[in-house]
Amino acid sequence: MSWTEDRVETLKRMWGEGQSASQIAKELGGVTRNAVIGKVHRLGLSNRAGGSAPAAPVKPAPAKEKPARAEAPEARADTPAPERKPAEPRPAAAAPQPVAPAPVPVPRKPVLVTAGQPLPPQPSANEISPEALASVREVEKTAMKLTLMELTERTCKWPIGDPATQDFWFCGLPVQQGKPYCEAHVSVAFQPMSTRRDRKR
DNA sequence: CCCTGATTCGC
DNA sequence: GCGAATCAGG
Repeated sequence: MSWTEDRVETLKRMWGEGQSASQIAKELGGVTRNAVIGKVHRLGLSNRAGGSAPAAPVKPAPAKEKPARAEAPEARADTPAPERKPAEPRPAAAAPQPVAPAPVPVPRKPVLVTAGQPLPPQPSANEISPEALASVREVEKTAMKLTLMELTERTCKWPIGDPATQDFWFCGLPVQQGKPYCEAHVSVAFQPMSTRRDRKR
């Protein structure tokens, strides 16, 4: 694949929309995210701040100063070993992670903190679309059925079955990034807010 | 582990 | 110019 004009255009558009390099690469097809990033740089639009404000993913503006980078090692023609990798020491900081034992994730509506984002059209409060329910049922058929101990940070922690019996396990499918549940469960867990009555206390 | 963009450099 | 490999970070 080559960077034809419309491919470049698509690249520019999507990059401008704040799409990630991998998303763009997937859209274009035939290229990897690396190719996309490389192109983005060569086009000189790595800094998305150019003209229009990005939808939301605004870069924290690292204000990184990278003026005259001490370039260097010339004479690679003679240099016998131009290798530029002196074996990184990498102390592997990994501290003994406490591994929080997943605080029994009760499938209740969590507090929605969507800031300013316009919520998508919701059916009627407290209702879950049939599609979502169907999806969940399907997904649960293929659940990994993990035990509490088997859960990791990237396994869906949605409980299935009756905790009081042996007929209980956790979904265990790959979680949606950042979320505690897989896609299907996220869809039913993260409700906009039901008309639940406020519990006074 | 998944993902992100940034950079280098042989091609 | 291209992009895999790598780096650096979330």
